[in-house]
Amino acid sequence: MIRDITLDDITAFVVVARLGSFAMAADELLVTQSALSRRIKKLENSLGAAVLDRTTRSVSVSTLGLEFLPKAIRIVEDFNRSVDDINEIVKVRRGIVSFSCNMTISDTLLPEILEKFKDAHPNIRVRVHEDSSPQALEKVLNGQSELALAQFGEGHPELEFEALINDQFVIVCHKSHPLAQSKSTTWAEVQNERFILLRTESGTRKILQRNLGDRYDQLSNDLQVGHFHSQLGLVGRGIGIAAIPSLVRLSRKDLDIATVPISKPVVSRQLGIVTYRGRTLSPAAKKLREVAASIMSGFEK
Amino acid sequence: MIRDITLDDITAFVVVARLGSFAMAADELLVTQSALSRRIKKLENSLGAAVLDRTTRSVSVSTLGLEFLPKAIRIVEDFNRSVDDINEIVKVRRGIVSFSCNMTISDTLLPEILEKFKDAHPNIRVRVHEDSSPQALEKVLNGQSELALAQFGEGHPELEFEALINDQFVIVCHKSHPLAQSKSTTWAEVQNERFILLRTESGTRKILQRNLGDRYDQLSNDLQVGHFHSQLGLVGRGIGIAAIPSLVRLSRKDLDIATVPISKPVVSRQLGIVTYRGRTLSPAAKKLREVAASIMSGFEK
DNA sequence: ATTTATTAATTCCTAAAAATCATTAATCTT
DNA sequence: AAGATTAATGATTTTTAGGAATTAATAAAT
Repeated sequence: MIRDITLDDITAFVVVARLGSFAMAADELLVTQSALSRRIKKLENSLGAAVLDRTTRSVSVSTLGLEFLPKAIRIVEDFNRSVDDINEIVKVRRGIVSFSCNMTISDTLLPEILEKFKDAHPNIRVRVHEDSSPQALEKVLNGQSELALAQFGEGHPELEFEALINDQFVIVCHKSHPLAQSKSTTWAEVQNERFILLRTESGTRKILQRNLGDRYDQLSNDLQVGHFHSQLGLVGRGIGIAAIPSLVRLSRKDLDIATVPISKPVVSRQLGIVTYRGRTLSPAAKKLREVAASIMSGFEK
Repeated sequence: MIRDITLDDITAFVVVARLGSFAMAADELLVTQSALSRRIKKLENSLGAAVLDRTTRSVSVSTLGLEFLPKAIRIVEDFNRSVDDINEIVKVRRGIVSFSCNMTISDTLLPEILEKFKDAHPNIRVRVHEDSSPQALEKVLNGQSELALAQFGEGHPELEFEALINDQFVIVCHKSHPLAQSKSTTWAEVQNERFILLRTESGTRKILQRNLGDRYDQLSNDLQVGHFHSQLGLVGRGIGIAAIPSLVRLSRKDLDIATVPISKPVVSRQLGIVTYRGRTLSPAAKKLREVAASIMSGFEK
């Protein structure tokens, strides 16, 4: 008794049992009656006993068949339901996507990303983790997030990064500040301004440090805050100026702040999408990635 | 996306997911690694997305695969359990058999039949319906009983009858009765004896009536009882004699009763196994039938 | 850095399984 | 008794699955 019973065989039995006819069942199953006849024969052969009693004129379920039928129905239905479920997920009509997002993006582009994604896939549950970029990368590594919208930094060999935003540092100052009139400036020009800096641990600050070298050490260092928000708040009150990635500016449109490009050198950070190398994204995550990519790459200034 | 997913495909996925290796899974599934590789590919093709992430060196379950895996495991396990269950039934190691048995047989041969059957198939549940023969046939017709050990009588076109016992009518009388010494007798010889008869409705009485014709009407008719048991009881007390099928005699071995064959004519009834024509018996019923047949056909006198 | 070993994928080929078409056998209906 | 209907069967074709050998990729060892 080798178990070469297939789902088709069981389905055949279920349908014949329901319709009480090989011909009708064959019709429903889109096979010929002879093929169906053989399928049932094979099934019975494998089981070792008849499940259908048939004359040349009629079909009925045998006692053993009555025992098997509910099990058979359950198998077939469970199978179909499971495959349907997976198909719903594949077609991004059901499912869940879990991803990380760094502060800047969650403050600025995330609403648009979520809105567009939800419009296209209203039944997908979305779980956003608002993390710092290193935390975001960590969550991708340990599987808590399928992807991250973040800064890659030194990255990680297991992770893959698609850069989408080249986020240049700009100077922000109060509109009344002399600099506010300038079309652009340089690090040399602003070196005597009162700078509001982020704390030393901050990844963003490290970028400045690495890119400015000596010039960095000459920036005023008497006002340190923890977040871009605080920086902007202080700048908005004219307490000082700050160097921030230009994307950050979007998070506080309410303030009387001017934005001035700065060069020599141009400093920038890369924002983009981080995924686990070689791990296939869920269909929902794939879609989210597309949406995020289109919005992030479409972002100007 | 035609749904040509087979159980083998799903099983393949489950095993690869568990072992994390195509080669090892192929080993367990007794196929080559290349065959397995194709099965997974086919499954993924049908589902429309990858369930396994693989490099040439390692395998892991994708996010979608994680979603599918528990369903897949359930499908495979449920299938195996169901087929195992049916196989237990086919092998008569589990199951139930429901059958009818007329009074005579339940009084005489049934214990032996049940004992032998239970010895061979201790885990099969047995449900005996003790019916009159016509009731027994009715239960086979309406499916309450898979078979009947009974007298077929006029029978029924939907039913099938295998005659096993040719149960001849004999005269029973008290051991002190003159007839008790005879090796045999005839209906003519006993026609003036005091007969204890069954009630007119009785099927057994009808057999006598049909076979004896005129002679029947001349039998004394002043003592009618409902059951063979009562007949034997009265005969055991010397109150009269009776004509009973010889099998019935076995049910009361305690009484001082002599049995005398009677001829001219020999009257007999056929006892045997009744089944529904064209309906396959359950494996347990098939076995019970065998046991009953061997005991019934082995019955002497 | 180069070699070796390991692993999944692929190619080519063969074997087995399943399907179809046409026909047959049985039996129900008229 | 004839015709219609239904499941089974035989012969053939089509499809699918499987195996052996090879390839491609990459991790481990030297």
